[in-house]
Amino acid sequence: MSGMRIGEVAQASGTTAKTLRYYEDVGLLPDPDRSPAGYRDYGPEVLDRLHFIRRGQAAGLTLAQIGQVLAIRDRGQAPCQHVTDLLGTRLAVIDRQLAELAQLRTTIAILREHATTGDPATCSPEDVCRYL
Amino acid sequence: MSGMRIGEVAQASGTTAKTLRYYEDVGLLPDPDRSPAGYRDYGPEVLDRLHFIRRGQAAGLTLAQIGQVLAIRDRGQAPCQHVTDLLGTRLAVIDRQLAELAQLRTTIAILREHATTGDPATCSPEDVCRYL
DNA sequence: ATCGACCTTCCAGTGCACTGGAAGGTCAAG
DNA sequence: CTTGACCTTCCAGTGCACTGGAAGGTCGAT
Repeated sequence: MSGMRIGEVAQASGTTAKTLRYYEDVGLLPDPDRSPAGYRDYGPEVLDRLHFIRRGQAAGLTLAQIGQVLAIRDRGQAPCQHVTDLLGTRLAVIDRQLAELAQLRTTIAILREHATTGDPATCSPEDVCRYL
Repeated sequence: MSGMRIGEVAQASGTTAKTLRYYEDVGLLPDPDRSPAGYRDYGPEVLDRLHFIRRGQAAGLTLAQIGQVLAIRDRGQAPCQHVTDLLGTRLAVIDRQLAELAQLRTTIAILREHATTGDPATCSPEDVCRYL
């Protein structure tokens, strides 16, 4: 019983055939079975795996990090601790980015406020807009 | 009166001379004065600019985005309305990024919470560590 | 005078996550 | 039996933000 061809997997998972071959190259996907003609023949479990990869990416993990988690799982161990650590690190990074972005927002809002409240008449080329 | 050499700026700003030349190449830093021998001679304002760049990066902006904002800042002769529009656009983008980042943070926090509170005994490899 | 630390330019490479395209094989439909 | 969609491999390129290294110039100290 043959499974899915690469195009079907691509469509079902929302990626491309190119990407699937790439994932295989870099070890995120196991080498699939092949049809007699050499076509990749995927079992349904690949969709779970791709979903896992997508969730990891959505969480901002790199493919290398996702690969680590998958490798732990493939060795028959539960990667919970590893996942917890990775997510904790990501949280810290995101918190820092949030703080920086908020500060940047404030800075730009102030600049814009100045540009807005400046009397257009006094907004001479060399002057008012200068203090952006 | 000579200012800072590239190495001093690098040290003071926490980057490298390579990076400063790169920023100059891509237009984030203006061409600095040169000593008679051709050495870059930076005024103190470059540190402000580099700080701005670093903050923008920490907030997850690309150098291209940071460059846009800096270009607005540099265009003292730009009409106020134009400046306001551009800053408003950038504010909207930042607000969107802020919202996305906050959403991501929530998602990851929940994922991590699940991974943390999960009973390791029930976290079997077959589950693909369902937390992610 | 020469040493070593610094500077210059220019070109090339890195890592990530793909993406494009050539050259060719396979397969069901008309 | 040809057409066209799909598949294969392999090599090369993209965009971002640097980073490395060669080849050579400059400068202060010994």
